[in-house]
Amino acid sequence: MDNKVENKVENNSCPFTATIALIGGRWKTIIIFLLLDHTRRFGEIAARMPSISRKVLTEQLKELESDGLISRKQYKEIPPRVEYSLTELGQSLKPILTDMAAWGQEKLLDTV
Amino acid sequence: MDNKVENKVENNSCPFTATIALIGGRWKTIIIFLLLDHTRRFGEIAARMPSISRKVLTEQLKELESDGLISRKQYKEIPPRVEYSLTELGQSLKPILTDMAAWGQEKLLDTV
DNA sequence: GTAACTTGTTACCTTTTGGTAACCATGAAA
DNA sequence: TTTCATGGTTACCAAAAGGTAACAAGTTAC
Repeated sequence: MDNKVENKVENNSCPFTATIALIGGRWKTIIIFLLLDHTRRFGEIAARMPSISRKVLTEQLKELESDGLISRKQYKEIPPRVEYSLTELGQSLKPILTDMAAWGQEKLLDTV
Repeated sequence: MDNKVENKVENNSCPFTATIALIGGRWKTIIIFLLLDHTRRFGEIAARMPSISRKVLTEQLKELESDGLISRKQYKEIPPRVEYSLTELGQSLKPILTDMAAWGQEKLLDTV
C-alpha cells in the first residue's frame, strides 16, 4: 500500500525521468490511449494489442494502477470480469498522448 | 547507411510504437531537451546527466543520430571536439517535450 | 619524456525485461 | 462428468540494456 506516485520519484528532481518512469516502455502509452474514452476489460485490451503477452500486460496494468494512472474494478463473477479505466491523473495525459500519436503519424508513418 | 527513420518503423502502423522507438527509454527525452536551444559538446551533455554512463550516452547519441533526430559535427582537433545539435525533426518534438516536462513537474514533482 | 585532455571503443559481467507453457478457480453448458 | 470461459500466476529460459574498467590517439603543458 505504499505504492503511491511519490515513491516512484523519490530521489528525482527531473520531470522527464519522473514522467518516463510512469509512461515509458513499449506498452504503457498504448494502454492508456486505449482507455482514453473507454472502460475496457482485460480481454478487450489484450485483443487490441496482439503483440503483448498476457504476462507482460498483467504487469503493465499493475504498474499503471499502482502509479495511480488507471483503476481496476473486479466483479465477483465466474468467469471473472475485470474492468480497467483511467483515473483523473491518467486522463490528464490525454493532450500529450494525442500530440505524440499525431507526431508519430505525421513524421514517421505518413507515406506523404 | 540504411539507418533511416523508415527502417525503424517498417512493420509498424502504430504511431505510439513508432514514436516510443525513437524517444523512449530513460535518456532520450532528456538528451533532446538539453539540445532544444543549444548545440552542445559530448562532455557538456555528460556533465548535465551525471547518472548516465559514457558508454550508454555514446550509444544513445548514435541512435538519435541514425534516427535523424540529432546531428553530429566532429572537428578534426586534438583533443577531439564533437558537437551535437537537433535536426529539424528533433526540433519538431519541442511542444511534446515541453508538455511532458510540465506534466511531470506539476503532477509528480510539485510538493503542492 | 611523461602526463593530461577529450571522445570514444572494447571486453566482460550483472540486472532488467519479456517470452512460452503449464496451471488454477468455479460456475455453466453439453 | 468433462469441457469451456476469464483473468490471472508461476517456473523457467532468452534477450536486451546497462555498468565498470582498461585502452586508444595526438597535441600541449610540465
